[in-house]
Amino acid sequence: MDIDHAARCLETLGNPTRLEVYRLLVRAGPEGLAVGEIQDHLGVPASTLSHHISHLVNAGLVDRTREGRVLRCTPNYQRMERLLAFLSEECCQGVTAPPRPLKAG
Amino acid sequence: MDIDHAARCLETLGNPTRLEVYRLLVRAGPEGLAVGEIQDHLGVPASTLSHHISHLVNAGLVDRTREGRVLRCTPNYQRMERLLAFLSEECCQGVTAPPRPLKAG
DNA sequence: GAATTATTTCTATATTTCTGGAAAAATAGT
DNA sequence: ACTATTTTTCCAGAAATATAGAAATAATTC
Repeated sequence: MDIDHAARCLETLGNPTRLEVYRLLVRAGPEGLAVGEIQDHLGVPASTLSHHISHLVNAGLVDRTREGRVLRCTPNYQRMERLLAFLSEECCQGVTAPPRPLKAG
Repeated sequence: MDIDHAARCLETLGNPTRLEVYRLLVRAGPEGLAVGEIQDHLGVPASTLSHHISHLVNAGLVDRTREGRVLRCTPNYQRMERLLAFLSEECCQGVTAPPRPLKAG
């Protein structure tokens, strides 16, 4: 994951509604939730919710598959793990990779 | 860290310029960097950069202290760690951060 | 205390994002 | 084909964000 993709994921999760959607999906377990179920939980109008979900899908953080009339959403754990790995490696005190000395001389 | 504060931190880091600033500060080491040094590295106009840094400071992700004429910026690791803890605990599968194999290197 | 340096704040504009109603699309059942 | 259900797409207005020049503020030096 490069810095631009990380920024895109962070920006996506930076919206309170979207972060709640994502957390809800994680809590829902492996089967995830249908869009309508998310709507029932959060009480957001359908079109607004759809936009937010699309945003999450575009960032790769959520997968959305059709099951009959219903669209089921599941969190993409791998993407989230890679995002956390990026932040740990690049944006934390030398946990793993020691930070390259910058402008050293 | 509650979900709203997490969203605020994520939104702050979701801007490419701000994420670069933050990463730059982490890489710079414990002393951090002066605003002017960040400007030299990123080539962003002063007022624009100032706004972004203020945003990071307001979110608690960066500390900014005056040293004479210079304002020195340092990353707030604790805040970042708490953000990562929130994401691991609330937005990941039961497991927290998976042990990264570091590419067998 | 004027000049210099470093940075912020003011101000304005451009752009993006958010929001949600209405219409459309996809699916299923009758 | 018609109807109901589910969700998206279209559209538009409102709100927020990004950008950056100019003026102002803070600290140092001469």
